[in-house]
Amino acid sequence: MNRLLRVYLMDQVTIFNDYVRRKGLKNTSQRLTILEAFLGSKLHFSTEDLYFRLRKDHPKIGYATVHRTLKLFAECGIARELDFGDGQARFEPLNADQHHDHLVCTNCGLIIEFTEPQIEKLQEQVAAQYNFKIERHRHELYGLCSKCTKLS
Amino acid sequence: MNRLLRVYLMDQVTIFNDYVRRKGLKNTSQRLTILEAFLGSKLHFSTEDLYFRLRKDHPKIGYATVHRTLKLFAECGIARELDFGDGQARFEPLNADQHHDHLVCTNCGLIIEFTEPQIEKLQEQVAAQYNFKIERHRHELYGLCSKCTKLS
DNA sequence: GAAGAAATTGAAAATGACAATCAGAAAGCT
DNA sequence: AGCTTTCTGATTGTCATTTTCAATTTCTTC
Repeated sequence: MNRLLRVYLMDQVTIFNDYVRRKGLKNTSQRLTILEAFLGSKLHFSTEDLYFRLRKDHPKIGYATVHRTLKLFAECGIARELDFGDGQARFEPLNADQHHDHLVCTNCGLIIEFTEPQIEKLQEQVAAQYNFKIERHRHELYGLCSKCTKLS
Repeated sequence: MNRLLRVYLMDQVTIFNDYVRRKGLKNTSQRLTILEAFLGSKLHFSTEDLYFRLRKDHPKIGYATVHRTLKLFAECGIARELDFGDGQARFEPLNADQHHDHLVCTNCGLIIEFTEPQIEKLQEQVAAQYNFKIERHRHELYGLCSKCTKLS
């Protein structure tokens, strides 16, 4: 693990620990296990994905606990909950300084991340017009990826 | 009803009728009733909303029929299906020439529509970078409306 | 380090939106 | 009108998610 990654991970862990302390919650071995697996995850996984991945090494951890813990991560800001309209909630590790949105291929399920600061800026302008205070947003482009465009 | 509105409604009805004919479906009194109620709707209603509204004058129309018919409207392009993450699908009448996205107040539920051609354009540019072909998109800004900002 | 209060866990059951089923009714072609 | 196909609506099924609750674990306080 390189230094940058270590710092990045420490941040997430610290945020979580602070949140747990502040809310009077408890630090359990399950939460630590799930946190580690979460931080080591590919992006855009569902509760089920993580649950089955954990089952290999930690067969005692229940689905409900994984689910509750992911919700907790979202609450304390280290996870973002995604919904690509396929009836399954997805999550991704989140760090404050880089925001991105998604392109979703409706044929093969490929997910591409994109960043476009100008769009973010225009969003803010739109919100300002209505005296609206943005807390979060969702911006997803659905369609065909380059591979699937060729095939069809 | 003014002339413009009449023309607009006629368009929606015509699109639906053409779709029904093309697909070998049938024109039933229930579908007509639901279509009328749909076109006369405020925006962003759920299946349940429309079902209960219809029940007053048409107590025989079942929930499943309302649900299937709204899906049909979405299929033929006169409705857009929305999902604001509250676990209920919503619908709005749609006409081809004006696209809009939404601001959603997480406190009072207020929904504001907005149009920002520049964002649409930037979206297209992003997609082009990845040789991605956009079929549809979802862009929602969640936060506090001006009223709720003052109260909190 | 033990005791007690409070939170957590995990299996199971509940919930809730949506989708599927199916027998009877209606539509629309000939 | 007769016949085939689709539609309707009450009910049931499905599936992700949420809740329940008794047993367990954590963490503070002595």
